[in-house]
Amino acid sequence: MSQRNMDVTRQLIEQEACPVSEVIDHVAGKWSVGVIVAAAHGPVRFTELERAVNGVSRRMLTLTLRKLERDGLLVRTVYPTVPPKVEYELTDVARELLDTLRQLTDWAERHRMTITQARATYDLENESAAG
Amino acid sequence: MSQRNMDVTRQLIEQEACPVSEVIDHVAGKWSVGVIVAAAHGPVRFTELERAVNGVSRRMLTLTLRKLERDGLLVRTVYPTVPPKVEYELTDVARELLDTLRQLTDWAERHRMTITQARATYDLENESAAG
DNA sequence: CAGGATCCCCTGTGATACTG
DNA sequence: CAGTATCACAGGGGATCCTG
Repeated sequence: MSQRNMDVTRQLIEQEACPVSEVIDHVAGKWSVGVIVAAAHGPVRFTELERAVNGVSRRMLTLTLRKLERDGLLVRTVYPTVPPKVEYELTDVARELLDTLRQLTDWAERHRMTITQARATYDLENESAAG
Repeated sequence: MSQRNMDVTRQLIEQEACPVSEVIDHVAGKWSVGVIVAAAHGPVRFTELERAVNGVSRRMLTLTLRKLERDGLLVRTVYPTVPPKVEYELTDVARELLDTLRQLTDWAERHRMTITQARATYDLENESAAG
């Protein structure tokens, strides 16, 4: 076994440094949720995702996709055509999450206004001390 | 209506700058999930949370609590005793999220190892090109 | 007990420009 | 089309020390 492999093995063991909060941070991160939900209906191309995930920049979409690929949540397939074509598809592990993430977005949409207002109220109370 | 109130109203309208992804980022953030789940069973004190949420620092716990309070997800009650006592309790809006968040943590725990391994594999493949 | 204040590094993020 | 490279800057996050 190579030194590199030993390092990786040790990482796996030591990786209580990958607690649940880390995992959640990845799958439920700002952009990840949108990407996963958008990729739910089947293989999706980069540009489709770019349009589907509201407000994401090219850069962040790329980074998010890489992260999700790394975590084994989606598979990236490159078609060596001209122009290039790349498709992203959820893995089974990711699919298990779909219901949960949809609940999350549903909740967020239901209470968006309430939260925005709560925030404004809070700011008003805590800023009025200084203003 | 005061100028300040008008400003706030305008903020509310303009606040498409508070899309769903922002809300999700708050409630499903790295520490938020742990805090919300830990506060599920009733009013919780600061130190209890500190112990319950694995790996969180004093600073981040404070910031997370403030953020959640600001969003109207939990209520902070200060008892003017010596030593001081502060309790945090979920609001109804937050309680609606509990099931979803629990599904999230369950999923994360179920697949923690799979993800860690996928990561190691990915790193090995993409690093071996350079190493 | 429950933070607040400060220092400081690192990552997240947008903007912009370039490429196979 | 699907990215990569670079810059620049705010915010995340740990460490440490201080307080009502």
